[in-house]
Amino acid sequence: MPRSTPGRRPATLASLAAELGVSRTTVSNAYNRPDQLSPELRKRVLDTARVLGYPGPDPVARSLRTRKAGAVGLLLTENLSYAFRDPGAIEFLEGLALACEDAGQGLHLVPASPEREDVASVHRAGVDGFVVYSVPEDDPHLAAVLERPLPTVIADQPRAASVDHVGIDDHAAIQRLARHVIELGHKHVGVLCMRLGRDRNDGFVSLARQHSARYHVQRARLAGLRDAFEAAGVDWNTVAVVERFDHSLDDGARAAGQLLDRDPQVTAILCTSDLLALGALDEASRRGLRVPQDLTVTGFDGIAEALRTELTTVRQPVLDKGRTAGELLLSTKDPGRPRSVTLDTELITGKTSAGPRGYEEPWFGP
Amino acid sequence: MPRSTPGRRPATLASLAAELGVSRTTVSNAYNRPDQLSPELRKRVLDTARVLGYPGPDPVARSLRTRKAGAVGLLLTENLSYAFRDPGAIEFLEGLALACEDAGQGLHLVPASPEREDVASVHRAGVDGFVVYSVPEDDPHLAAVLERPLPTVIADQPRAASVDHVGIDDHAAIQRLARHVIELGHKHVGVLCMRLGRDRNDGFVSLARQHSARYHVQRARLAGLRDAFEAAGVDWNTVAVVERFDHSLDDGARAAGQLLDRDPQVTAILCTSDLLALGALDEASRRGLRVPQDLTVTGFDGIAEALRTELTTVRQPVLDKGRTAGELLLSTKDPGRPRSVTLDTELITGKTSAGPRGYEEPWFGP
DNA sequence: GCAGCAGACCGTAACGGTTCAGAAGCCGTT
DNA sequence: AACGGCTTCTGAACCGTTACGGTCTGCTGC
Repeated sequence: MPRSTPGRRPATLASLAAELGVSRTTVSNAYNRPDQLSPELRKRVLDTARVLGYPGPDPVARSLRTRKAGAVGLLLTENLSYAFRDPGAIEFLEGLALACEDAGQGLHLVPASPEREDVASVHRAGVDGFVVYSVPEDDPHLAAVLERPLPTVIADQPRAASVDHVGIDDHAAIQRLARHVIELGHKHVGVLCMRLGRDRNDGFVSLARQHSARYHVQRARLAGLRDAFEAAGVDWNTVAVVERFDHSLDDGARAAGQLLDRDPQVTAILCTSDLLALGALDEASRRGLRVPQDLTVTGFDGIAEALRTELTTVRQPVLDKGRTAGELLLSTKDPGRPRSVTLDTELITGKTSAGPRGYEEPWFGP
Repeated sequence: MPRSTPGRRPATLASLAAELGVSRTTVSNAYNRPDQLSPELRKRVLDTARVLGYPGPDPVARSLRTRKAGAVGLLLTENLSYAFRDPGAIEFLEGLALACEDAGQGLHLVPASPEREDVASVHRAGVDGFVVYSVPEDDPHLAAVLERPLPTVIADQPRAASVDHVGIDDHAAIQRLARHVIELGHKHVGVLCMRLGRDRNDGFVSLARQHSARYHVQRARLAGLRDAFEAAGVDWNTVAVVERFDHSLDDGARAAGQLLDRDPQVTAILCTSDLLALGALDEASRRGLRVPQDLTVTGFDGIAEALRTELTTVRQPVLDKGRTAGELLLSTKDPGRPRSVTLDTELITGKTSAGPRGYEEPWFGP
């Protein structure tokens, strides 16, 4: 570990050049363009560098000059560590990391806790572009990202004009799921959804709040459910929607409990995420409700745990989404018109959905 | 989104200063030291910046001057996306992310796939320090990190002199677990371990390979097992050790199968990770072996899934490890003697360990 | 004997900021 | 009138590198 000689200023390209009696250009070339100088001189440069403890060109100075940071910024606007709690976020991260890796780019996670609205971290990030994942439309960090003159890709939400976008058709996907539930015969249902705004509201959601939700994805999914059920003759005003700020199994369970307490006759609980649905399953079993005989539960996302549980849900290609976001960003050349990629989803009919009590198909045993 | 006026060069601090007829210093102060200029002038600066589309001081140029990048580098030396597959790695990342967030620092994931030995990504990373997580001792990326004149913290492995370190006492921890298994009466055991070097070797491991393992953690755990069993009169030469390059449930299952095929009489399988142990459980059930009656299985790490399964294992505070690594790094001031933090572990006696067939404690029913 | 050319190396000008030691102006004090 | 102190703003140095457009040397070919 040849750290620079203590007591002396650390070596720079210039000091190394001076020591060698060559120009800075030559030293630079020794590192970056071996073909631009003779092998002998190059070896002499590199050897002397070792002796002097010169660690090679400073990355920051190089970035300034070349206008390339070699890294992609990721904005999540949650406690940064949230990214590592949520299965969907992890998979997205993985996809994005794959894309970055392929391109030899680093992935710079920007600290952006929702509490202290410290936008400085966005300003301070030395990156070549941003990926924004699932932030509310009125997020100040998002605004800060958009102010920077860098290519940006937004995943999921919010849909902003003039910025590249990758996501799914949430409205259509959940509508398909809703129709499946409707066809099973369910008329009296309840809904569990994720946070609709930056303010905490753990409880029932008014129609107004549904409409003014700051998260496009949640808004679209609720609207999809509403459209499907109203088309089936269900008055959406009568459908209880319970919101949870935090996204965890326990919160799903608690939300389901809240719903079942107020509206015990529901025969199906539709959740806008798998995690909430898995929590609802826990709560159901705690109450002695059999799924799907006594209660139908559906999710959204298709996380591994949900597929293992055979939850009825919508699978979306989260990994692809992350990778596509990265590829989109890294392939940005000229600022043409913003691109938008919509990925496919798949309805997964698992074992947590069936007709409501009294509506079962007749049983013709062997 | 006031991007800079097209057709003109993007605004800089200098051009903004010229436009305003003030010095660059003043513009800089407007952003960084509001108390250094009159509120009116500051407002004028900021307003004009908005009009001109000046996005604020360039982060890279600032970093060059201040010699602070505002980010911590993380070296994993796996496909970058590996970090998001392994539960332990995720938890470590979460802890590290928490520490970074508290300090307002970004987290820069360095792409370092083991295949292409492209050390450039390490040289190119504009960061204030590195955290190195679980890489082999002979990794070229590690060497590249150590060559950079930056504070560095190594987590788990390798133990390198002169660099800060955080980890656990793997040797002692697994020894305690081994003694638990020994006390249950097991004499005929097998071992599953993770990769021992950068070369793939999916199969049985020679003693020589055990000794020359390039992963300190695995080497220490194997040594701990060896010492415990030899102390109990078991000849370590007779103990089959199966290695797996990839770290997944399936690989654990396959490794267990390989072990059971060759050595069907083993009464216990000790694994150096929970993931391998969980895989072994799968394989046992596939073979109709009841755990723990027919087979004892133990793990190491204490990941959530293992605790849920009530696996007998060693719990280590992975999240704390990540956080400690970050705190250590970010608190580095002067390069005193290298610090080393050893975290506590806990033996968890789950439901996957019991005495071997014929050695059960006598049963005195109620 | 000289034009032409390739290879090897170099000088200068950015890149976009921050910082520090003052200067200018203004006010109140002695 | 001289002085000190305060606020506000400035000039110049510096951070470490790479891009650009050269120059210089020596050799080939005729």
